[in-house]
Amino acid sequence: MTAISKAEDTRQRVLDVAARQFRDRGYAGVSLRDIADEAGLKAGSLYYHFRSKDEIVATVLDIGIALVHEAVERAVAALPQGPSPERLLTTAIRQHLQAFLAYSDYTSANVRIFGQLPPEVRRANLPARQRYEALWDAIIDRARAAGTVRNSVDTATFRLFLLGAMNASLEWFDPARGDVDRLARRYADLALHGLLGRPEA
Amino acid sequence: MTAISKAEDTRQRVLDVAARQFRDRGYAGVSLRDIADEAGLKAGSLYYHFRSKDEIVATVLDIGIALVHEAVERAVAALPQGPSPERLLTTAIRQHLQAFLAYSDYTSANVRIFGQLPPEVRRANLPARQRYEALWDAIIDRARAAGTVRNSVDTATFRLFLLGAMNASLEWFDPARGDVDRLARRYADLALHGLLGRPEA
DNA sequence: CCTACCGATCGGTAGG
DNA sequence: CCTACCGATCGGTAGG
Repeated sequence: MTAISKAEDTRQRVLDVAARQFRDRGYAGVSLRDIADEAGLKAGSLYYHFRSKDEIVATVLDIGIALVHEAVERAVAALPQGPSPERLLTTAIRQHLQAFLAYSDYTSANVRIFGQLPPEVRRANLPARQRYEALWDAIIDRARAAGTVRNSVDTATFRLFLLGAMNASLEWFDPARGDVDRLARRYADLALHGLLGRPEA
Repeated sequence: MTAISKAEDTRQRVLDVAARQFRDRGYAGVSLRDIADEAGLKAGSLYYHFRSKDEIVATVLDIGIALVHEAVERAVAALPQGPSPERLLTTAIRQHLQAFLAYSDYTSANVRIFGQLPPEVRRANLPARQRYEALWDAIIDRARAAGTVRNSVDTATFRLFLLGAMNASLEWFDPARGDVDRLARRYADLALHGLLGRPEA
């Protein structure tokens, strides 16, 4: 049984509220009074839990990456030895989409506002971003090592293409109405075989 | 010779400055004083050219879509009759990326801040967005009609996948250092044939 | 297109 | 965790 202190509980509630508000109105569009109101405390009291607005947003950004990183890493590690490139990449794509959409307040806050943050705050989130990119590069290179991958496109370009396509789904896909697993199968099919399948020559 | 009035010139300069600032700091992160300072006039004077902050941002959003729409539509119309699906889609992809990256202040302002705008402002930009999506759906369906397209993924899903991947390039691709045409060839190759090429069965 | 200003709101702090 | 407040800044307007 985990003992959850009142302060911990409040802190989590503040972060949940902050993530959703930052996603919806941007970094500068959310005041500490907005967050405090919805989280049920007074604006000045936020400083009992956080040192500044920047610390709140930095925490939201890191959580958004960490949840997805862990989900993808765990699912890939649980695969039987020597998976086909298809199986490996399809698993990673499904896990990324499932986690991304499940924690969409945090993940889409990250995707949406990262580019418009003060440089110091952006810098604080960079290591987590780079570790996640490295995880994907390792997965792609592992698929490549199986030998059936066409070699025309380098790892970084494929990773940027694929993560860009997946992250954009935050802007239109509603997990409450759509089937995440079906979306994952379609996106994996497109990433692996494209619209046409076999190249012309 | 086009006569450009002083007021028109100032208006254009204000929009250029506003687009870049909105892209970098978000909608609420940019004050009218910030824009006026960099455009070389006083904050109150902006109201000689625009009725409100919302009118400025709405104009920036519409320009971002219109420039890309026209470029893609024109290039596709200029194609010889009966182009192959490869040629048709590769042309559209190249034009989208070239225009998107050439006008990146406007286009990335649009991509980045759309989701965090007040609902009225978002609504004003919706028709332009939907017309552009319809243009892409028509292009994809035309490629499909040639008969060599696999039918496993529907038009809307492919369009969302592809536009998501392309638009994300705004966050990392620097046209001053990279080769847009090479990026376009790689993205077209991935969209058409995927990482593996031929499907397994 | 500028000057001078309005009421409202901002992030943050002192003191409890 | 609250009350009460600080100086700074916000979008917008009147009058020129």
